[in-house]
Amino acid sequence: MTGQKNLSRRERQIMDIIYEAGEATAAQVLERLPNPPSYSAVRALLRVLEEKGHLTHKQDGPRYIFLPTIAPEEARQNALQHVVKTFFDGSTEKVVAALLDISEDQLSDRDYQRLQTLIDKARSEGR
Amino acid sequence: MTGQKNLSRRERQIMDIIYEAGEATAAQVLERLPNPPSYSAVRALLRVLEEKGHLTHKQDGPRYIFLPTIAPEEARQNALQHVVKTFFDGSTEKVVAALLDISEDQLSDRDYQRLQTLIDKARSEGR
DNA sequence: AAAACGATGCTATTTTTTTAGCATGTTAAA
DNA sequence: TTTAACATGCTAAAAAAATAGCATCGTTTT
Repeated sequence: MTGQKNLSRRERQIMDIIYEAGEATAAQVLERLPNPPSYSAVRALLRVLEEKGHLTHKQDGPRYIFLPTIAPEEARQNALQHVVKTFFDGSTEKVVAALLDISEDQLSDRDYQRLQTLIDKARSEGR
Repeated sequence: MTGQKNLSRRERQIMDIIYEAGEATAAQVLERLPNPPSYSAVRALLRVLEEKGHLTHKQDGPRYIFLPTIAPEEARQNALQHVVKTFFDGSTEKVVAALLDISEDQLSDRDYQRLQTLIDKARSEGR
């Protein structure tokens, strides 16, 4: 119950940046933050996030590279599940419909075939 | 640029509750909040959210019923898009794969057919 | 009609978050 | 080797968020 939704505004912004990038230094986080504060402020937040157990770091020469403590797949599942529950009434089908809307004009025949394959595969695997 | 991600921790929790329920009174929000504060506190937050333009209310006899100012479809798209970008590298395909994982054992043949239909329809509509 | 109930409006206070600054250490260049 | 650049650790202050309390107003029930 480390609670990933008990994050403050800035903490959430930073976690999002690091999730998207996979990993990042304080400087990289700073340059991606909206209404960026000082470098010091960013470092303070990174330290707090590490104390709370959401981030860890590895040393890269003189600097720290921060990365999430939980595996990417887990973070994805959590985030997706939350959206499905909150906005889509728990319905997988509704989400797929919305996804197809989002991707308007961006999906090629090849993409459709891949989706097809995904579904067939899941089906044959008994899911 | 009313900024839906510039919400504080509690504000976000409340918006999630109202998005999921569609609409809610102060009392209903309170009973769904984790670590619930006082009734007063909830009302204060609802007022702030309304001032910021995220919520509106309608009168229901003696009480207020709060609801989001933006349309459900818009809220859905925003939330989904954010997750796709942050956690799935912008890839629709990856999201579908994750969705199929989430729904393990929950999808019937009938569900698969419906997904199939959705995709076929989108495809034929030129998307 | 009066009283009890339940709701809102507003304000003040406490707590958390956010921020910046300074001291210090380390790497790399001059 | 000396210096400059850049990093961290820590602390303190400012700003924002969260909470509770009180006064008030309208409904509904007795």
